[in-house]
Amino acid sequence: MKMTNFFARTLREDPADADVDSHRLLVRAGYIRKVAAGVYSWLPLGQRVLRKVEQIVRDEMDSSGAQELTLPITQPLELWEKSGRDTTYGPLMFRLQDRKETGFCLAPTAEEVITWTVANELSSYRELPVNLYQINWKYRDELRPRFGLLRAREFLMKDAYSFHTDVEDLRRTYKVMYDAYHRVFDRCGLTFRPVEGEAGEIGGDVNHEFMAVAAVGEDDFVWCKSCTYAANVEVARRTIVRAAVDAGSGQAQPTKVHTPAMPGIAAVAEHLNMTQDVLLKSFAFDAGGEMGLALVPGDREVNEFALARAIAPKKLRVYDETDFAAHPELPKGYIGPHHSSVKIVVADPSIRADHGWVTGANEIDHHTTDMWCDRDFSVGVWADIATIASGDACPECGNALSVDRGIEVGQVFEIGTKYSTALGATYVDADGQTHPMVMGCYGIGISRTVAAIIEEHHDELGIAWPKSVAPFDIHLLALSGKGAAAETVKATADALYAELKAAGVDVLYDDREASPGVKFADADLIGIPVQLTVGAKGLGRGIVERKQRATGERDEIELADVVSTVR
RNA sequence: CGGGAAGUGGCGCAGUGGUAGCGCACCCGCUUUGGGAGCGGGGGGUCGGGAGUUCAAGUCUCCCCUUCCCGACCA
Repeated sequence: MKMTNFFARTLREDPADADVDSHRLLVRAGYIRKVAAGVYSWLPLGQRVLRKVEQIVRDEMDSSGAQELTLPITQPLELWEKSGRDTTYGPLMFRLQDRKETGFCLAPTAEEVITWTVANELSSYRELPVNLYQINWKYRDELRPRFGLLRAREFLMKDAYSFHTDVEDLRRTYKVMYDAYHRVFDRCGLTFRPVEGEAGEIGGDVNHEFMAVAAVGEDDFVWCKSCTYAANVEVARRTIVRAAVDAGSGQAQPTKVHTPAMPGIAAVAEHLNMTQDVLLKSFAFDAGGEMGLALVPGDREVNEFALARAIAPKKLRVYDETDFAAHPELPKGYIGPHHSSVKIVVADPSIRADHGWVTGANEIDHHTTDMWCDRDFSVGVWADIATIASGDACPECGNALSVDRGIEVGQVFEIGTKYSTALGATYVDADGQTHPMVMGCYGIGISRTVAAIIEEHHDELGIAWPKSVAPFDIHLLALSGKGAAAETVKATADALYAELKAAGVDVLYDDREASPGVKFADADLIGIPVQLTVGAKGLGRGIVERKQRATGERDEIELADVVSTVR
């Protein structure tokens, strides 16, 4: 492709509304343009990268036995009413009506449609398992789209759905998909970790999230430096190393101390000259109408996902200002676990420790020291509800855990029978009995992956694509100028371009009448892996210069050997 | 939805009540050509929208819309 004909314009300055590197560079280098918040046009450069990633995914899906199809983006709300997700997804769905006022939505995902489709086509155990996928646009009206392609409202997703007679069979496909995902993200050049994840709105039990390691990621995950344990912080566990000691009567008795205007952990710890981890944080919540307290050490936060699981099926609602106003007997900032109104006490196992705790005294401006678990307050539910910190002990091997940030680029779920039951996807077994199909689902954010790749592969000059996903293989720069050699340089570059194309090499040819500096800067910004420079300087010696974008490494190639060398 | 910031030419910005500007980009000419060239000329803007105040509004007031950042929420 000649740049004089190519629909692409680079920007000399960073766009004002792009903060993260991937967004900034995609716009500056001419890959995408914003049309609305979280909605983008993919210009030809971007389209090429999108197709590359898409093709890697398609390749791995096909070779894993999945079959591609295309499901509608416009979906009848009726199907969503059957699964109950029209209400649970709520305003996250873009909704519309046809002229007869029938309700539709733009697909945020496709469990309902695929399950309905399979229900109508298959009915025997002989026809299972089956694994179907599509690569199609998804729509979610996020409260806050941000970070360019990383959280868009319109995004390209590969979604696969498998149907089985039983969980054992599902597990086999799950593993096949899990392995395929490793290959996909390896081929995309990403540093990633599969971690245990929360099921979210899709439902189901077992699931893994594939996290591309990146500082701008929106998810924290923990991973063990010594073994394979890795999990989203929402579901992460740890081993408590502190030994429990029975308080008995030999330990100091609770003592009320005056802590004026110190509702915070930090201030109290400083006032009493203690470390924050010996203070007890009492976190008030409502569990289906009953007042509850969650207890974690003062240097930790409450993992609300874990707390919600611990009190299930009761519904968790964290206390807000309205609740505290309605319960004046609960002095915010001075709450202790021995409060008479509290019906449910959930504590992290680390609370059963070898020391007494400093807790709120349930009285404004007062705390109590030497509060021993089981002696001075009791716990109803033990659960891992404290957030994990770097250095905590791995639940599998006991060695140190690390907490990092990641971009969730893929997820694999075991769904079970939620949708097959709701939408009538059943099969008849060998004995003539009817059962709901057991389902799995597997997603990859294609457009998000494009952004994640840039987050990992860029420098101060621009993007540095891995070869596998680059929009072109070679960026050919002709530095013809208007000197004595101008005609020769131009003719040589033209000929080289034609030869490379004929040899099947995807070339972006900078044939513009621009100064060398402009061409070099644009080439580095756009980020094609190999730059070939044809100039009077090198041509005088019969060579073409080659630069590897990612490493900056340069070498020279004899003009006659260019095609055979770079092919 | 709470908190903060911002909407002026394609992009980045200046402009506190009185003739809409600058840099880049774009077009023409000449010069230049190995890391974002120089000079000269030129085109392009309902100043986010609507109401209002005023002799006069990009600028002041009110309402609305949009965008970005933090939070809540979420693949």
